[in-house]
Amino acid sequence: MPRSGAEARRRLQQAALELYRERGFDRTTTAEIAARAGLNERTFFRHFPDKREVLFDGEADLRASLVQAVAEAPGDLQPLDLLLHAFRKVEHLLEDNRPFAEPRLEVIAATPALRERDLAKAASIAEAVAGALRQRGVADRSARLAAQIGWATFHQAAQAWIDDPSQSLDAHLLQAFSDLRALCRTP
Amino acid sequence: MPRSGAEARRRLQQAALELYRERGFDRTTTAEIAARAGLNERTFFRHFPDKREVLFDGEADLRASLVQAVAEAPGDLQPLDLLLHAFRKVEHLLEDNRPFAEPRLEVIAATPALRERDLAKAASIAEAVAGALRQRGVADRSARLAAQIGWATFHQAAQAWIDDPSQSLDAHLLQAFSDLRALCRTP
DNA sequence: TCAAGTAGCGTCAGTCACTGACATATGCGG
DNA sequence: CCGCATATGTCAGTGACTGACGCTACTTGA
Repeated sequence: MPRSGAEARRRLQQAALELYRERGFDRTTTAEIAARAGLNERTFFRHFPDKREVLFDGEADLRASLVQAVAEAPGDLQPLDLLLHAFRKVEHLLEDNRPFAEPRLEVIAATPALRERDLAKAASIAEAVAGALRQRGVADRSARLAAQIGWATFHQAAQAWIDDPSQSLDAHLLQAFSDLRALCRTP
Repeated sequence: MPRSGAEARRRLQQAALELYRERGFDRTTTAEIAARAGLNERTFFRHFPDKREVLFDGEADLRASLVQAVAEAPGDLQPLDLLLHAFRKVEHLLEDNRPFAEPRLEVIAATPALRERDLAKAASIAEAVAGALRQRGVADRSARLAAQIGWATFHQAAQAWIDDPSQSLDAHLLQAFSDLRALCRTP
């Protein structure tokens, strides 16, 4: 068996995704994942802190890119426009990854335990974005609220993009932010 | 030991909250919770499906009350005003229960595993609220977006209420929705 | 009042996620 | 070829959670 480390990590992720799809998350043991990857159960837990985390690896990249995009955005934007600008800068991370991410999203949607983790990751990203907003002088509560609202809108756009691939993610994103503005408008 | 069932359930919740605060969630075993409640570990799992759920009992009530409040709100309100109206109708569920709600929210905020469950409950409630909005004729995407945004705002108000009890939850709620309006305003 | 049914509980054995301690193997620079 | 760091294997253990079975208190109906 290769001794690379990063290679083993990739094999574990692949084996886990396969088994979660074949038998379901609950009927898959960590020992089985490790076995399919040609490794030991103990090694699985050296690469991933728990059975769920094996499917959540790109999250750190997305968060870092978003934080950077917020930090580097033009200075004259107000929070929600700033967030829209930042989301448009990172949407390629999703669009480039679509064929690989689709089975993963299916498994997550079908497994409560994985959906919980997914929500936690989303909250973590929103928190990081709020921090980036604060760095730009946005007041604490406004920053938290804007980050959560912005992420919810982004998430809505991503979901619409999965359901309807005929339009680009960018188009869905603009549509979602337009919906958001319309919601907040007081007639 | 009393044989009531509902009484045992309450003792388990109380014991769990106390122990999670004293030792932390991770250093508390389900056997300890049961022992403090004068019960057996097996009985704990007859009342609650897992170690986290013992702190999430009122969620079903809150969800049902929110859905009802949305359904019964005046007919001429915009989605966000409608949600604010509904939240004000159910905030007494938190204010009346503050001695239990406050330490509970503190423990949840301090424990990643409980935060995950909290986020899952929030998503479930938001989904139900979105359904109630749809029943009132709000378009599907707007309903989902409004429910998530509204809940995020409500949650922010509840957090502020915990951090600063000098003002009522209602005041914090109005403040949070005012912040939301300000965020969406385009100058 | 008592027999029978039922709901809540206890006990036991077992699976599986996860962890610490220690041993072993692999690939590196010297 | 030799130490050394890193990746992995082995073992024993804890604790969450489950199924099966038996016990006990409370209720119900004759």
